[in-house]
Amino acid sequence: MFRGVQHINMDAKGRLAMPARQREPLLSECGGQVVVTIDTQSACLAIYPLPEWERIEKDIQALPALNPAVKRFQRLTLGYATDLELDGNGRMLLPQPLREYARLDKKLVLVGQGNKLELWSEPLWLSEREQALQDSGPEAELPEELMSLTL
Amino acid sequence: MFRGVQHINMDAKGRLAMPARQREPLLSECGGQVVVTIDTQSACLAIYPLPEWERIEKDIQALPALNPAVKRFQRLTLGYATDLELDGNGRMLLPQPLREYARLDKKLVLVGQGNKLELWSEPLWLSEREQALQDSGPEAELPEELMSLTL
DNA sequence: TTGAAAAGTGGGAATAAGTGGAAATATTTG
DNA sequence: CAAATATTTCCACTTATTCCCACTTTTCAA
Repeated sequence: MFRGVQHINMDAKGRLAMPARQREPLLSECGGQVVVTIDTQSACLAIYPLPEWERIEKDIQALPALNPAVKRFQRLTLGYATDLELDGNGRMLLPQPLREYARLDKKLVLVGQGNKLELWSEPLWLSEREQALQDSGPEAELPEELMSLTL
Repeated sequence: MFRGVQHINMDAKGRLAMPARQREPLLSECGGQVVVTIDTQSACLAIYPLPEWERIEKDIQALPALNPAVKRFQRLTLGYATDLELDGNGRMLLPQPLREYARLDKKLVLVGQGNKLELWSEPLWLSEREQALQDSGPEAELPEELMSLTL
C-alpha cells in the first residue's frame, strides 16, 4: 500500500530517485519492476508494480473496442504504458514522452494512492490541490457515493 | 508484449530503425519477420510479428464475405498486408503505398499496443491524442464500461 | 554532539543504438 | 545486350544511453 505525499527531484538526465519509503515495497513485491503510464483525466503519471498493472491491463483490453471513445482510451493508456526497472541506486529513468505528457521538470511530487503512485509536476500538483480543496469544501455539492462514506 | 510510445525518424530512403526496446522481442519471437498493414479505422499502420498476423489473417478470412462492408474491410486489410524483414541494422523499409496511406514523412511515432505496434505520422498522432484526451478527459461523457473501471 | 550508516545526487567511461553513405547486386529500358 | 537506374546490403561514424563509482547530505543513535 502506497501512502503519503513526497516532494522529490528529477536530475538532468531524467532520473528520479524513488524515496526509501516507497522503494522497499517495490523491490520486495516485484523486484523493482514497474509500469508507468499516463492518467487520461489529469496531467500526471501513474506508477504500478508490474503484477498490479497486468491485472489492470487485462481489464482495459476486455473493454468493447468498437466504441471509438473506448478505443481512444485504450490507445492512450496502453500505448503510454512503459516497463521500467529501478537501477542499482533505486532510481527510474523516465522516457521523454511520459515526461512531456505530465510536463515534468526538476521539481516533482509523488503521491501514494494505495495500489499505485501518482507523479505530478510540483506546480501542477499545487494548483490541482487548490482546485480539489474548493470542490470538496464546506459549500460543495458532493456525489452520493461520497456522502455515504464513514470517515 | 509491446509497450510504450517512442518518437522515431524515417530516413530519406524510407527506412525506419526499430528502437532497441521493440527490436529484441521481434528478433527472438519471429527472426525479425513482420507483417505491416493499414488500420482501416485510423490513418495509421499496424505492425505484427508474423505468427501473430497469421492468426489474425485466419480470423479475417473466416468472416462472412457476402456482407459488402466485411468484403471491403477484407480487401483493404489483407490487401495492404505486406511481409517485411528487419535488415542487419534492425531497420524496415516501408513500401510507398503504406507510407502514403498513413501520410508518413520524416517524423513518426511508434506506439506499443500489446500484440502489435501502431505507426503514426507525428502530427497525426498529436491530433489523435488531443481528440482522445477530450474523449477521456474530466469533462467527457464516458461509456458505462469505462466509468466502472478500477484503475 | 559526534559518528556511522543510509539515502540522495552527480558525473564519467564503456557500450550500444541510430544514421548516413558507399559499393555491389538486381532490374528495367532503349 | 548493354547501359542506366533502382534496390539492397554492408560498413563506418556519430550520437545517445546505460551502468557504475564516488561524493554529499541527511538521519538516527550512542
